[in-house]
Amino acid sequence: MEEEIREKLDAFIRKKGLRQTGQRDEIVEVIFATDEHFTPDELFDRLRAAGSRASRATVYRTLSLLVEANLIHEIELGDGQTTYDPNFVDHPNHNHLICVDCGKVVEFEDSHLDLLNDCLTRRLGYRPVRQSLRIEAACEKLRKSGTCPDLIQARIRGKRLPNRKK
Amino acid sequence: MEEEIREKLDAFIRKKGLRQTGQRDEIVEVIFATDEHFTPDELFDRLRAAGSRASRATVYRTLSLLVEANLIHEIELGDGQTTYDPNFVDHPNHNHLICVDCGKVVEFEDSHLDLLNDCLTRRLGYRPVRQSLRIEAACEKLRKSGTCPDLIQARIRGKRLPNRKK
DNA sequence: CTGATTGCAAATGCTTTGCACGCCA
DNA sequence: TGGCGTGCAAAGCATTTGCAATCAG
Repeated sequence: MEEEIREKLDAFIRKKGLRQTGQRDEIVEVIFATDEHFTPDELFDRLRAAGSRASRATVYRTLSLLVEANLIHEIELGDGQTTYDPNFVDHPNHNHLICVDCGKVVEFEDSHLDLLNDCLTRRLGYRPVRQSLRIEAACEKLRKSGTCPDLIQARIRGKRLPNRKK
Repeated sequence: MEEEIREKLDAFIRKKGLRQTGQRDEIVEVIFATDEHFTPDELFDRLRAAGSRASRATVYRTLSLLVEANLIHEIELGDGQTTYDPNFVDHPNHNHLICVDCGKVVEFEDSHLDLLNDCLTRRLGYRPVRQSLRIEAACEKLRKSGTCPDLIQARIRGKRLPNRKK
């Protein structure tokens, strides 16, 4: 998919009369190296780890660019930072389930849901642009067994849980 | 519904060993006087207009309280502020369609959608807690007639449009 | 009385911006 | 060369917090 990304980005840059720069290349490279969600801050850390010297300002500016180019989407996880999702190129209609116990985000797709969204939107007098079902749910595994590997991981990483501002 | 609100709030306050204060009364009063969404800032203005002297800090603290008491919900409109929705007491399962043209928020309910959410959540190994379908859509009226009363209103009020930070 | 609550101002944390310099086309 | 892009530090904003004074029960 790297191919498709590069192509779309180049087309966008050309169309807008922008320029290809080292920093932008590095940022795109790092973002699409995995299919993980990320916050600007996490991205910044990954960049440093990868040897890039791009500044925070450039990271923010490039993220806006990529959103505009439709290569990544903003998603709201309710933790006070914007999270970005790089998987919409491959899966344009995916949705998110957020675990209220550990903050894990599960992506899923469902054609019934897409169809229903479409119908509902039209019935209300609108034309579908983007839909996103966001489900908050509790981990069944945790409830039954009293533990869950995702929760343990989250604690190890000191991750901010959903709806926790601090 | 005022009745039900007061009751729930009183129960919550008692259970938590909190206190009933003038500021809290005023805030609850103003919030549930209409069924409109609001940002903390808008609420603050409405309070001032209603003669309340409650401070911003108290407004924020009370909002957290009401969320915890499940009397209002936070919703993300993607404009950089948290928006609060007071309609979940009456309509626990409603969803939001956000007009990308004018930022108008349309609430709707649908039992098929609720059922589908429930199934999807369980299939993924989770227990449903909260669901929210957030649809971004374009106004059909605007497209066909070139104008839309909601858009005009939004411009008059200088409202921040979706995905506009400033 | 005693601890919860408030207001104020200061602090926070994420994100944006002004500006001078550097670099792509 | 002409701007676009970048880094830095400063500014912006929404929100939270420390603290002393105040108030409810």
